[in-house]
Amino acid sequence: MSGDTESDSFNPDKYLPTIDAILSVANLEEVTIKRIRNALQELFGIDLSPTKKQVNDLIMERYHDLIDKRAKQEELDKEEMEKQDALLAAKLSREENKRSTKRSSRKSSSNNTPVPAKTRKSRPLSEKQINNNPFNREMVLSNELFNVIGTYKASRPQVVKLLWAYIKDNNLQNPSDKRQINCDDKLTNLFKKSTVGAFEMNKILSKHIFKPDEVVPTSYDESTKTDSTNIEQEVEKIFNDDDDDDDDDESSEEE
DNA sequence: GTCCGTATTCACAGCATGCG
DNA sequence: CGCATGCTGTGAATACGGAC
Repeated sequence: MSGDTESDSFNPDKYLPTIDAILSVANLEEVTIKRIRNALQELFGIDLSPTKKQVNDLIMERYHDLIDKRAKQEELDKEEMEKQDALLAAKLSREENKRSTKRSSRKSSSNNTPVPAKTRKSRPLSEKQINNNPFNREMVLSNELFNVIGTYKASRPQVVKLLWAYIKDNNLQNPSDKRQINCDDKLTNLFKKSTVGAFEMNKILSKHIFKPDEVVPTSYDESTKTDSTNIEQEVEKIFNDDDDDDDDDESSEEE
């Protein structure tokens, strides 16, 4: 029969889902702690003034959590958009490369005869080649690939290494033929098929790996900076708003 | 005959597994 | 143990044609 107030035992778990629900639908630029607290009082039909501080702390905690989540989500969304841009840019670039390669090969075939492969001998790598080794170059990875190996940037060999690590970790190799990989959801999304051959994997991977130059640069840093500033301002606003409100609140409640 | 320019091809690292 | 398979970009080697 102690339903009127929470003065003796404050139970945060009781209010968490409701606070989260309110915050998730509320306009964070306008919402204040006081409003949320009032909403809780109405919803639960109780007076929270004896545990006001605890309730306020709880609301602030959930608010910060939500802000963090939203910031992270925005970051992910941005990255995804970048990935989509990268994919499109890469696709266009590929098509253009193909066209130019065809053009040059057609042109050359009429002028010069190719060097027979048998005449070549193995050559040691020059210092220049070692320094500019394209195999160690960091490439930009697609979103599907990111979902599997958890990174957006890696050299091609690293990607293969990480992918095999993932396959082994999740025991996705076909026991009867270890060159066959049974795709889970993530790999199915990546390879667009339920099973894939180990060698075929590399072929498909090329569609998910892009040169950094192929990625269209965006004003990512600047916008991120703005976002974090906005978040801080929002928190500050709520605090200030709440302080003012609380003073009023306090006096009005005391009355 | 020699030199230069152009076109073409190869080797390189890295990863995995199976087969000869 | 070495090769096969698949992919990647760059630099070097090679071969040929044309100009002088």
